Amino acid sequence: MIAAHQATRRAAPTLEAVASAAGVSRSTVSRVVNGSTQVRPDVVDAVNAAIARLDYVPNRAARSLASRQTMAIALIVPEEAARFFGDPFFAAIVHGITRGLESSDYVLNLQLASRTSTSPKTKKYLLGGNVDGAIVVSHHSDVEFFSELDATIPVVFGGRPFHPEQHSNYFVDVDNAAGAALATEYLLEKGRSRIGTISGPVDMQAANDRTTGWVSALNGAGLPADLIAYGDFTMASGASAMRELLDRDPNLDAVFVASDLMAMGAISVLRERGISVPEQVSLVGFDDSPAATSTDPQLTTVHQPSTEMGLRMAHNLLALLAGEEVERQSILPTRLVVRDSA
Amino acid sequence: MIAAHQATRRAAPTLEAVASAAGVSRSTVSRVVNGSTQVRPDVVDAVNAAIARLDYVPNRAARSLASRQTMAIALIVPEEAARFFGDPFFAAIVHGITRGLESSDYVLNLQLASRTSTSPKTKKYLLGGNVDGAIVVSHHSDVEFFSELDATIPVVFGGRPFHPEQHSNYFVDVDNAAGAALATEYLLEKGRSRIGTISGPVDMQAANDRTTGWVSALNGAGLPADLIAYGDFTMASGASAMRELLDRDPNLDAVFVASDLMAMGAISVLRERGISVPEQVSLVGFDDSPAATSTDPQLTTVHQPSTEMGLRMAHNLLALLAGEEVERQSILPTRLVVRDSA
DNA sequence: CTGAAAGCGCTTACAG
DNA sequence: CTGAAAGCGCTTACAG
Repeated sequence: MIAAHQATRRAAPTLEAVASAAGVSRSTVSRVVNGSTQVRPDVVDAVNAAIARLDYVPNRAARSLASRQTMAIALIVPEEAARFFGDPFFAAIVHGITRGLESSDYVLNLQLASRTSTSPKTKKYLLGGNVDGAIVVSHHSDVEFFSELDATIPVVFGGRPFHPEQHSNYFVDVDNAAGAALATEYLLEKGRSRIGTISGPVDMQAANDRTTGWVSALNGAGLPADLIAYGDFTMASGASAMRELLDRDPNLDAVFVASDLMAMGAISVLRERGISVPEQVSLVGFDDSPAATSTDPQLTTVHQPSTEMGLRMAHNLLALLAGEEVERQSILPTRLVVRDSA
Repeated sequence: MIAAHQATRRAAPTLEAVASAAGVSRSTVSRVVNGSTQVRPDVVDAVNAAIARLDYVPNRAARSLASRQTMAIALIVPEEAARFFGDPFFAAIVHGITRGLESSDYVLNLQLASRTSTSPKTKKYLLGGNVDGAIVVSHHSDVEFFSELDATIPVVFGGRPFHPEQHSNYFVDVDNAAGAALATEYLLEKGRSRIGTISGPVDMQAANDRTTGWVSALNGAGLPADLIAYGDFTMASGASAMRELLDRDPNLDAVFVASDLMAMGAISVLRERGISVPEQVSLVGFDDSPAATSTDPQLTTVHQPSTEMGLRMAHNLLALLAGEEVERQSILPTRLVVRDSA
């Protein structure tokens, strides 16, 4: 059986064909395709006309082979992020990355990596000269491999690295501590005095940084920062953390929750117990994800510019690949989005 | 400034190097690398030893150029799916796809496509011989382009196509109607007699199919299928659809909700109104996503084998690329997961 | 500003 | 079962 696509496939026009159609050499066509300024304007036009007429698309493989660039970038995503998170935040970052790359000639190769280790095949692929650079989304713990990768090709990470030895890496992040402080100070301004927090996993830098921000805001106000419970960024964990906080201090009047999803869980517990939000207990989340507007009351939360983070990651990698100087740490600002929960 | 990675980069060993190390010709090394059975076993061993010793990784560009295969597959994701859905279902499918491809030599190129149209650049890339095949996740409406693509290279779609003219496409889906019928029949068995449904957008085939299943189960029981409200698969839309249903018929005693997320919204409305679940109103969702276990009560829902769907999409495309015969429609089974909401 | 020529690292008939 | 040779479609010094 011959599939339809096989029957209709035609040989694509080559540089050679364009050259003879335009009456110039292949070198000249190549220069035009690559945007050289060293070609006479009328020749450029003639070549472009031929390209358009023949519907010429350069062969990437040939180009890569000759130029020794793959024109490919690896997008390395920890499997968990893709799988369990199914996270709007992550989705927005990827969206930003693709947008940041779309004006370039680079193509994005998706690589899921398990959190604890990277497969030998993936390692070989990444280290074997198959991509010109890489973007690593989210935290990761296969430190040795990523260090090796970073020493081989330009790599931009999403999120401040957890391990101090990686602090020389290029990364894009948000100022988590500042965002958390912002949220906590807002609660303080609203007259709240017994402010707890629901934090994320201690092995995630972002979670720690948010806790730090909460602590510093409380300390700045001369208040103790002792009411902390831990979740894992899921709704269910937010609910049980909220129960714990309530049991530990019934006088609690506000909570800074380190993610919107956990805040959703917390709100449901508050409602269960007949505690009104924001009257009795005010709540501020973190992310400003779609979840923030699907709760009742809607969440006051710290906005992360997730798409912009992806864009910046792409831009920084592109700059690195172009040999330009790039700031190692790109810290994007957060802002408080006031809705109804505080 | 010379970046670290530039300083340490070394020329990768070539086929040539392996050949001379093993004392054979390049042809022979190529055969071994490509798993030919026409090479003497001891020669195979010698070559593999040289490959291991030199840490040889074939150059993809050269291989592509010579073999006229790109060894790349496009993963085309409607932007909305990636962005708004941030959907665990989608995430699981992608996970399945990458797993299905990991034993192959194909690499996955991520392409976000807007729902209404595909950018000229993306079209050129996809049509221009840069990938050997494509996987299109989720529904899509740029029918003309996808038909053209399908006529050019092998394509596997996720989800039954909405447009009849695309019925010749290869696709992987779940039997949405059967799953919905399963859910509705379960509700019937539980003695429910006034069963409504919260459906998804009418321009999504999966939503329509689920409604069809609900209708047929009710009709099979001699019951009218007239209590239907529409959402868009988000939590908020599930909540308002639930309100609508309740307002239209206060005697309603069960609802088949076409997605877990909408079921979450429905549950919150039921709770708001003091209606107990499952005692007064039973609820069955669809997806069996993480959301299903984060509600209170936990959701009885129709399980979709999302990771398996991704795996199947990958396998089918691989088979197509290998020139094998593949069934055009792969319909995977659903099953009811009974928890607490019904 | 332009062209001829070499070369990028593989695969693949073709001989043997 | 193995090798010599041509060729895949580009880029890139090198001359001019």
